[in-house]
Amino acid sequence: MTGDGVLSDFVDPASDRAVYKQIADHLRQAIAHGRLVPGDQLPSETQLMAHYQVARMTTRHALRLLQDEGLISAEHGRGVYVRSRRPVRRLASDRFAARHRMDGKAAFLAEAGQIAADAGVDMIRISQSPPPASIADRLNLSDDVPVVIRSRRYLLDGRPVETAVSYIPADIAAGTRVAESDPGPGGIYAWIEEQGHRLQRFTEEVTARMPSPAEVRMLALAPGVPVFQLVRTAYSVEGRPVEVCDTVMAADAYLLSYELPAH
Amino acid sequence: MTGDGVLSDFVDPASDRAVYKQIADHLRQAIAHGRLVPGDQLPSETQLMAHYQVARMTTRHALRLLQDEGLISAEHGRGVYVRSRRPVRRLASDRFAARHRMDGKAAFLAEAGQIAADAGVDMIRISQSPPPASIADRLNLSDDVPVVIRSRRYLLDGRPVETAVSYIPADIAAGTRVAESDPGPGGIYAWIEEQGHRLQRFTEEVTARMPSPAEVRMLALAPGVPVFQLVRTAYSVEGRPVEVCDTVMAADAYLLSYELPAH
DNA sequence: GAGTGGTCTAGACCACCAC
DNA sequence: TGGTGGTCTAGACCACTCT
Repeated sequence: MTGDGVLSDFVDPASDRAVYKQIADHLRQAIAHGRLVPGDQLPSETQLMAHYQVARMTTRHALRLLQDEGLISAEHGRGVYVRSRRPVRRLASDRFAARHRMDGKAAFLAEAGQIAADAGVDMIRISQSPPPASIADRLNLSDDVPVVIRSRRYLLDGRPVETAVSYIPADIAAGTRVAESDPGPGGIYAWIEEQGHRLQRFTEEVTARMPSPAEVRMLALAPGVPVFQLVRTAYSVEGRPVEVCDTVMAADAYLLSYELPAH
Repeated sequence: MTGDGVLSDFVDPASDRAVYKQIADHLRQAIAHGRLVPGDQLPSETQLMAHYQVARMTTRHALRLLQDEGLISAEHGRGVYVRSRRPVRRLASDRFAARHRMDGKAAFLAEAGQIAADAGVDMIRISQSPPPASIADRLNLSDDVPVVIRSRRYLLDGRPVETAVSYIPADIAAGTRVAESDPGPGGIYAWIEEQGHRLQRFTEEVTARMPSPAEVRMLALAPGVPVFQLVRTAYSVEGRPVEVCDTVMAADAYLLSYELPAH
């Protein structure tokens, strides 16, 4: 339904609060109170203009505000809709535990199989060149030493949700499978261990920010959706960093879950 | 400096790409390439109008785009400036390790002391009422059982960076100090342990999203800055959840760091 | 074709800041 | 006082979607 009793109030043009903010407040409350639920269509700009007796730019300004908050999404030619908070993909901190490498699946596919029918990888690209300085730091390498770079994109139910770029020192990648699209059962980590490098631990550094235009394209992000940037470093039992993985994830698709000891 | 050689290019009104997006692209590149560095003032709207021969709303639209990406911030009456990516506060996953509870400081203050001269807490409020359903779930309680609720806000160098709300079952809070502003040396966890509840582990669930208007106020957030929401549950050695802490953090001020075993 | 959102113009007045 | 960004108007034309 498109706003029957949704727009009960009117705005006060004399108020200190800008008119477009008042309109946004009304709509935000309608969503918060459940008068508008995910999937519902909001009143059209024309209807909002008529109801609030304002110019079109004022209604657009209000809608833009809600879009930036991630509450609604505008669809050209169709209307403006309340965003559905899609079920998130839960990333548990034990997802790289060795037991998950045993069953022949890479971490993403193993987890994804539990919640989505269709999970996949595309845009796999493999190259060899010196890494960015921040990555070289983490690998304890000088940034003029070439490393193997594997980048790819992960899909869930056909929707892109994550891009990942792995950096692997050349001597560790010296086998063969890294140059292939499919590193084989168990993913990169299983493959690295098969080469005789026992993994001991990972560190993950998590930040959140708004996406660049390129990331918006790659992840098909709606306005108002931030991204997680997660940089994971894998260490061998000798304490040597053997891989750095730089991933960018659509934040509306993920919940990161960590387990911390108290001792 | 306000844009000497910054605006070398012109826009193509016949292009498929909207004019305001082209202007945003130019400015974004100027920032990416270091022609504009954090703190620099962008050309004013008037200058942009003259340079690109467009209406004011078009320049504003372009600037709004960059603001939503978190790249710039507009200051009323002063100008538009490139945002400085402030040094982040690093949250290590061992910040709740027992050794940190021994030295008489709560986790936030203990960590903050290492990177900031001035760290503090304000807006402390303590009440007792039934928790939200999602919290009751995590505490294994029915949501009509009252719990002790401690909410507060953390400041770094005078700037608010985090709000936190702790929910503690009434029988565990049955001591005295929880009702006071200061839970005492070591913070809430030290206090809970002094009551005889040994802590074993924590779980942290991390999501990221755009802030609500209330959160924008509480954290003095600039446009284009997302928030982390981190819900931490503390478990005693008996496996009982003894506290849930729901925190919202300015994402531009934090880097979350976790350590994961590979076994 | 009718209705929707997307872009853009050319003005206006206001609030804030620095000089 | 002059320049800055913030709000708002009243139009215009376009692109997309659905029927």
